[in-house]
Amino acid sequence: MKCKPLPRSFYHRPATEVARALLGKILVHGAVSARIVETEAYLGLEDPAAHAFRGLTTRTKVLFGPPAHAYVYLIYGMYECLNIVAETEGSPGCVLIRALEPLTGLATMRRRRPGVGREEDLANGPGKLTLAMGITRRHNGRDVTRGNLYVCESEHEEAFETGVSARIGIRHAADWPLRFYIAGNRYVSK
DNA sequence: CAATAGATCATCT
DNA sequence: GATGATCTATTGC
Repeated sequence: MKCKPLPRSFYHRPATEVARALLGKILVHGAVSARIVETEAYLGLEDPAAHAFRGLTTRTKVLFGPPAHAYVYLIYGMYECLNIVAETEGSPGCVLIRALEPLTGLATMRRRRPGVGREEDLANGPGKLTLAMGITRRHNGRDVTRGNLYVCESEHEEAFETGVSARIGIRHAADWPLRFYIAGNRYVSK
């Protein structure tokens, strides 16, 4: 993939905007890349569902840092979720990447996801995409504007309609419309 | 098909 | 000591 990472300024705005803007962009890790088709915004101090809601801790310190950094954490003792920090230092908004459409490195993804048959099941969920992309807690705090893990603009971005819904799998603020996805895309999670 | 159980651990109370 | 921004396999209709 020959594309330049999105600049830090891209992430330097409200998490909700960044979540929408990330749809259709390309997530790259080494030789593996995939199109972002589903995201969720987490607002920070005003959002009871956000990790940062309870303040700055060892775990959430990346969220309180500058934008364009990866926040990767372990959930349910077993799966890892990838977020990208948005907004500005001290304002812990972030965007959870929920589903991807695989583009390059398909063989690598399949090796990391043994037993998966259909291509759309490789990365159509937060825990699945980190496995497929080879993203782990080692990447927590990584700068996403440089290095081998980054997001870039698609060369020929296709037009799409943005769907909006409530976020998935949370208890608090469960009805806030902060989940965004590419309408009709096969790779969006269920 | 829909519903449910089990896996498994870092973080927080 | 309980919980969680999940996934998969299995059971039940």
